[in-house]
Amino acid sequence: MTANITDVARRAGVSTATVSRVLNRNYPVSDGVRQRVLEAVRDLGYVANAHARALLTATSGTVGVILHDVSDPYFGEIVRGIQEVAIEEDRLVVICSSLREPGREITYIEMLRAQRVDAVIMAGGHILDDEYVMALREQSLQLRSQGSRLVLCGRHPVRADAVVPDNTAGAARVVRHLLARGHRRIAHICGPANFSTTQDRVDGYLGALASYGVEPDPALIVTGAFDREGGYAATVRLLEAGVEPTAIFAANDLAAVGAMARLRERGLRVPDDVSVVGFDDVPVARDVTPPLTTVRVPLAEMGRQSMRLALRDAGAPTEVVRLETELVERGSVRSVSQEP
Amino acid sequence: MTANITDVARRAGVSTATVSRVLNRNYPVSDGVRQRVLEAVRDLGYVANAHARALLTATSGTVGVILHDVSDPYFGEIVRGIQEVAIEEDRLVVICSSLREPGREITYIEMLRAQRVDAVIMAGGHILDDEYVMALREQSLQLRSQGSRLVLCGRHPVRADAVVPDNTAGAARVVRHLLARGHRRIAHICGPANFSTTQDRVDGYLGALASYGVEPDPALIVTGAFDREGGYAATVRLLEAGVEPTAIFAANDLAAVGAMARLRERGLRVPDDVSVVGFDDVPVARDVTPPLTTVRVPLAEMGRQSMRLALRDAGAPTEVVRLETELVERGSVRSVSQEP
DNA sequence: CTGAAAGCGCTAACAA
DNA sequence: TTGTTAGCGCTTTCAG
Repeated sequence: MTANITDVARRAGVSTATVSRVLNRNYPVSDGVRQRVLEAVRDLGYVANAHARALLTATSGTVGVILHDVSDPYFGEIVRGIQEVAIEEDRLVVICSSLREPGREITYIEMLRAQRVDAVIMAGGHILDDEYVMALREQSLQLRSQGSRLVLCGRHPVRADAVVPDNTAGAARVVRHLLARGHRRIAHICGPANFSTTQDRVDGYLGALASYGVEPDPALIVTGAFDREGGYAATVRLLEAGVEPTAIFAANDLAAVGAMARLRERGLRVPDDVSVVGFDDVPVARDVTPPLTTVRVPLAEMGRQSMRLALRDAGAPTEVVRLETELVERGSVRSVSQEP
Repeated sequence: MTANITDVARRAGVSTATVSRVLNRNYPVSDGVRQRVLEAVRDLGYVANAHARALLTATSGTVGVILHDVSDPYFGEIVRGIQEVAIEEDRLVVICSSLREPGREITYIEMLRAQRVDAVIMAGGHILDDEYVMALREQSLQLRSQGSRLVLCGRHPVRADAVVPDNTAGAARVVRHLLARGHRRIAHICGPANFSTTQDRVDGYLGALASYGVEPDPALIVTGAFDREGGYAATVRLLEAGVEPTAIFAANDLAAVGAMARLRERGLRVPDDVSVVGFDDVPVARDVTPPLTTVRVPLAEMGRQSMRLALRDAGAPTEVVRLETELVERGSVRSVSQEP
């Protein structure tokens, strides 16, 4: 059905080796023969079978990416960076959505190992679970022994190449920003429990509070999710609990947007009644009203760097790239006068 | 380096055929032998080489997706739908970002053909260019003869499977919404010239105007792009031209958001001074202030349906799925009284 | 129920 | 400069 190299060889009246040489243009071939081969290729619409080639060369020119959900702008930006490098380096990218199921992540690594991908990039935070981390370590080792590698983008629970933003410092930075403006009752809508990113940002929150000598109030910490719904629902609970925060630090921008939506529904103005800050600086942050003060995480750059790590030689030593975050002040924070 | 089936066979003391049978569990194998094989597999961390398998079976279990840019929520939503079905059907998805370069799209199809993907899904609009369309037709044919297929998601310039929303009707619908509210000077920020989606939506705009007997004013149509910057820049020009529209219909939501940003900068209130409507109903639409009135395009559903078409048997006849769009009224449109 | 062997499509020695 | 040939790792007859 599909033309193969033998068909092309026959049509051009040459051997398959010659066809291969013309196509890979890494060997001298006479002009006349080259023309005939190229013509046969065109006539037959021939495209060399990448699997046969991968079988010989033991490399696929493909990189696998495992993430939670492409429609989340956090991952969308990371993937954009990855694709930029993929184009430059002429690689194919297989994207796998785990939908936050740790089991599926491991299954995907195995599928990607079967594909003999040049590397696997795992983006986003991970579940804080011993069994899961052990499985991950095991897979990382297997990838290495295949001449491939695991690159962690945004987390770093096992020894592997990694690109990590400083979540904790970023969180501390934005919470201190709030504290410096007089806020003391700062609520935190955190991500799902047992998530590394959740933990990192909670740590930053707690650290900032401590540095100002503010006692954390458990009632001010509510578990949400890294999406709009989660932020919304958490804010519903926060408001019902009557804890009256003067500011809310959401685990990420989407949750902050959800929080703002709920605040608005309840007639609370941002930032006049409640200040709100997010994390990540995804595109939506500057288009909500008021524009969201947040922490910029260089997502596309994380993607680019991950891809660069992924594409190094199999022998290259493990490397960890740490990226700075940056406070971006917009309009969702107001100063409050401190009461005694 | 990497363990292969022979290593497993040797370790389990059986033949490679038996290992294959255990792994594919489609043949009777005695329990004792199965145990030994499974154990060897585990010990060696063996994962069958997908390329060797693909070479035999001539199918890869992989679907290719070509789109403009993953970080654009339009594509993010489509891919989400695609991935949902990919998980259900246990397929891998290769995502290729063309960055709107038609040449790269064709190159990608060839790379995907080389991978013997089960199907190629091309998402988003296409360039209105004869040469390009011919190349596409050629590739579609080649895919067919490989037992694969081309699925078009959001466009339909060549005979192939397709999932298409009614862009023209949707555009007409939202512009009539504006007309019904008394607007007569309705600007249109359109997408890049020679883009099918641009054309479709302009057609709808013009059709709606005609149905109300309103003469289109060329000065009210400005070329932008399908992103925030494009909407912003187009609005700068629109405002400088002094054409004073009472409403703006942007080619998509991102452009609408850019338009709103510029309007705000110039002290123009939405919708009090100018009404704004978008297209697509991507997540950001409901989070801007005021929330954007727009046309909902069932993006995730388009992705799902595309994947369903993609996964049918090679013999299945070409099918075109048409999807309805829907006006979603939010807060960015105000009625105006008509002056004589 | 299990093994031997052919061959999928290609590339890379090795010859000529 | 070109052809011949031996596999890459796997599945699948065909025997046993």
